[in-house]
Amino acid sequence: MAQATDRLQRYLEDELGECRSEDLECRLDELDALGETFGTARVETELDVLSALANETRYALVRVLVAAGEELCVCELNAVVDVSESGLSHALSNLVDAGLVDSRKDGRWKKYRATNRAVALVTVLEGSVSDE
Amino acid sequence: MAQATDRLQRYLEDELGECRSEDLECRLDELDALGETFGTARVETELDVLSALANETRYALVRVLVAAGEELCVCELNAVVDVSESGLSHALSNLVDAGLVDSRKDGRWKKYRATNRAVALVTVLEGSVSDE
DNA sequence: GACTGAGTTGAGAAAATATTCAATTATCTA
DNA sequence: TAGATAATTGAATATTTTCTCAACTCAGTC
Repeated sequence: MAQATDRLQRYLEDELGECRSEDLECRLDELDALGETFGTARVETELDVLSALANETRYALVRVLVAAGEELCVCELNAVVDVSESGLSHALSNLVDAGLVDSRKDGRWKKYRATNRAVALVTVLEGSVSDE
Repeated sequence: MAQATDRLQRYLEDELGECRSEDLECRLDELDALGETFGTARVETELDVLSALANETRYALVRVLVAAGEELCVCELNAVVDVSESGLSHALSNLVDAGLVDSRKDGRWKKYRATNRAVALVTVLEGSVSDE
């Protein structure tokens, strides 16, 4: 750790021409401020959302539900992904927790639908990847 | 697999009142079409981007770089995350591969900057999580 | 040209995640 | 209410991912 701030001090010397210990303190504070929001509940949630999406099975489900634009039954989703019934159920539960899909029970069938959050993310991601 | 389409057939019977084998075929085709883009290079890339972001260390780096709005030196980023120098290097390399940061060598220092893709994704993600 | 410091790379251990099997709940129907 | 079907849950295994250590490259300096 001391090593690390030594290096930062040398860097600031290089950049500023000189580096008093208060310059170092100041930069460390600035860097701290940049990472400030990290560790908050909101950022935790953001990471949960990303983790939920970052999986082939779950991303396939989200994309299909977004493309469908309507609710689909578990038995329909089964035809879309290549996991066991149980695996599908785990995946959907994961997506519900992340607020990426909603579920509704209809008799003995259960239906899932993409949330606005899922639509927004898939849309931006597609846009961001297409222009490159 | 045959089990799965049996269930789908029963579901369609429930929904439509009846289900001839051509109705089943038709629904299977529709579902196939919804998942069609999956497996393409673009979707692969989207998954790579998500995987890169879905990690505490890497997401912290991206957020800091986006918040900074300018390039930061590795030795500065070291003060932000809690991994070894080597771990930081691996994380940054991962982010470069995913097109989330750019790097530039400046003498013996190396500087990283968030890409537009990173800015877009962090922005939407923050928006999507804040309104809930 | 050897030395020091900045950063990267590859390999292996450690930690986290995904998937399946078996058991279970809940709903419909006979 | 007994049986059959839709879907979920928990636990165990299998696979991925993350992180660190040690060795290395590259740039500047003595």
